[in-house]
Amino acid sequence: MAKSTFDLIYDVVKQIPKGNVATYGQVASLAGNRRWSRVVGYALHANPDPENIPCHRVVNRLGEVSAAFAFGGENRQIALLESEGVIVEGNRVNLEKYQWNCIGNPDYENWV
DNA sequence: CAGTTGACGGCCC
DNA sequence: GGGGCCGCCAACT
Repeated sequence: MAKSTFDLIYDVVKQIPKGNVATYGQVASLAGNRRWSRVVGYALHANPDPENIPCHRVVNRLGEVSAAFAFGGENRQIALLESEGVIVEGNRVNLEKYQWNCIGNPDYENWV
């Protein structure tokens, strides 16, 4: 089917473990190119499978949730994150503690 | 049909 | 060290 860039991004996002979050740059990097950050944002915007694509687990580089979220309300995303064990401060999460253990972490080997 | 923007990030100067 | 420009894909106008 369609080996589109979106497909790669979705694959990465779907791999985000519960209780953890990933950044656009991280997903873009894992998808193949770090400059796809924009594509990542749009890919989540399309979100053809919200059930398998937890876009709420994807935050920007600052760890803040997108203000333009439209899945029933921005609070909806925060509620989902907290429900998974991620503490959200205002509209921001502790990237140092909840960012996906991928880059800068030896545990990454356990993921690849 | 064509052009531009869009949930952003990284790299360059 | 700081600021600015560029990069990709798809959808919307």
